[in-house]
Amino acid sequence: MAKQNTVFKEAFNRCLDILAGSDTLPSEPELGARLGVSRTTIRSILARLEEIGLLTWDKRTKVVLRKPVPGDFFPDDETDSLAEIIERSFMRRILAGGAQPGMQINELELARDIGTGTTSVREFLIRFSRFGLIEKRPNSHWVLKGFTREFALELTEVREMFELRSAAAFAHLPEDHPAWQELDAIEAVHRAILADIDIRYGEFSELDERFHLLVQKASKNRFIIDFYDIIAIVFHYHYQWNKANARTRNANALAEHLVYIDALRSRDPQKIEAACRAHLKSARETLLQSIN
Amino acid sequence: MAKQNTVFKEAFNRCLDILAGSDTLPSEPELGARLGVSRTTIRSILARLEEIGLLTWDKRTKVVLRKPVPGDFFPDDETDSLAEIIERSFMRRILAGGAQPGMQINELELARDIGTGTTSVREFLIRFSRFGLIEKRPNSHWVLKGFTREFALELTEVREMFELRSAAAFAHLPEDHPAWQELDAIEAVHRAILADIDIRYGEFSELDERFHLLVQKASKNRFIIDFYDIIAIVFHYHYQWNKANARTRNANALAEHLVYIDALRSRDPQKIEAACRAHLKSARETLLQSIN
DNA sequence: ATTTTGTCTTTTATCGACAATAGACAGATC
DNA sequence: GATCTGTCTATTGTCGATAAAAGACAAAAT
Repeated sequence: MAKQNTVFKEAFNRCLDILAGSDTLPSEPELGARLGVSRTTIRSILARLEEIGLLTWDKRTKVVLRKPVPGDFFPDDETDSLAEIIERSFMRRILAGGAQPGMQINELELARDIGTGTTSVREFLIRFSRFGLIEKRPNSHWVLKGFTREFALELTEVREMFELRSAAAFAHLPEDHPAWQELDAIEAVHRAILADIDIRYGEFSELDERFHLLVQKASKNRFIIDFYDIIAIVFHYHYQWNKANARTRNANALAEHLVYIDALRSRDPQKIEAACRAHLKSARETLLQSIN
Repeated sequence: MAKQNTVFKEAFNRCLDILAGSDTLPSEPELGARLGVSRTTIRSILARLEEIGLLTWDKRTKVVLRKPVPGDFFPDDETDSLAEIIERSFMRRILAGGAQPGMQINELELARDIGTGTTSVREFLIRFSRFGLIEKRPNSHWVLKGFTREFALELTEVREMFELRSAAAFAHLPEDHPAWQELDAIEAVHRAILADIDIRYGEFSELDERFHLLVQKASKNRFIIDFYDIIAIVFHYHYQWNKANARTRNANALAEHLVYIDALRSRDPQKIEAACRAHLKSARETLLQSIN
């Protein structure tokens, strides 16, 4: 098959959620805007909703016939885009499975392993190469440089440079900049998780990304903001496969974030720098510990 | 056709240069190492050399029959890899041709324009996207963000951060590190070009890249070094299509480099920082002038 | 005992094809 | 007059196929 209809399936599932809370559905363009897909996809969704008896659809009238049941949803593993599947498989191989630095990466083998065409794997590797973990030998294979101590140190060196600058810039955002509200919202989630840390510590990973990305955005520099992708992906998989002491680690990081947030609000450069440095230092140590 | 044999043609041309200065050719593996290609390609080259009567080839004996003439070489436009062709076409479109920021980029149209398949264009765009000049809308087109003033400012901001750090690190390289010799060699070329500036000012572009890359390498950080690719490509095309006052600009930059080199050799952090800042400042201004 | 060559297999780079998805436009509906 | 729908076209994402190039291995030559 040429293309998996994962966009359709994923949007369909989200549409079931909308449908669950309403007796009727809005116009095609509005649905499209809400789900972030084109009208073509919306019409496929509506057609299927009608087909499985969830909806009567005639032009503008879209009447919900019954609430969706679990069986109406497409299974989760059919809604992931190919790029996501490839990324996960690949990261599992190189982060979780003990892949040696210097190892050759074979496009064809990877593709067969994942059950996909070579083109998609190739494009993934090209995209992924900017993370500095692999390198191409032209007309030949890719080389795995590995998730090594050096990698982590180089990564965090740049991260610290960038984040210190972004944090300093944050203090100069105008009073009415939406970032301040977002900061309030993020703080609230921090407190909520901390209050219920034994249960909710797993939510930290996502919150961490949200917070740091907000800070980096204050730099208004695309290179600094884009670089955060690398941090995010490394930490994302790092959290996912390295759960030792997760509760304690995350509780500490949450506390550090709160100090950091407080410093940002104070707009005091010294206070910001100190809080930022302190947090980045412990983040680096956490990362390094997971390597050796 | 599935693949152009540009590797063969390009290596063949370089082999003619080797052949011009010798009566015989070395072993296949050695030739391969010298030209940076596999033995398979070497054997194709040898076969063709024999075919056009430049060589008798029987196992180890490879006797040159005559000197190559211009007609023996493959034409230049057949030796560029597809990736190079695509890059040039694309850069001409967006830097030379007045492409508007926000413009959509169409893979199919680009491919037809360049006379190539869509896959290659696609892969190029993915690779190129890390330069921050284009952005992908998933399942839809690419958007040209444009070579704008903001782009130049964001680029130079990071460049300055990185280069100041690299320059500082340079001072700490051990006495016997090869970088010091390379620095001497680079300085010598500077002086040679300056002594003959009216004729040789065009050689500055390449030298500039060589010098700054050497400095960045002192950081020993792959992200810093890789970032220099972006600088290099931007300045490369910038020099190529913006020749106004090139002689004066390059003469100034050469002089600044000499001060900078001298500072590096002194290992005095303050002197280094001052020289580095001064040069980066004027480099930034030069770049900005070419935009508005 | 290396190094070189002959032969064969594997892998990459590139193409064209096709389903999924986006998007354009005119006519219909509020 | 604005928004919505029906219909049609254009573009992207993915695949399998194929020539170019890399590379493995054993036999041959130094």
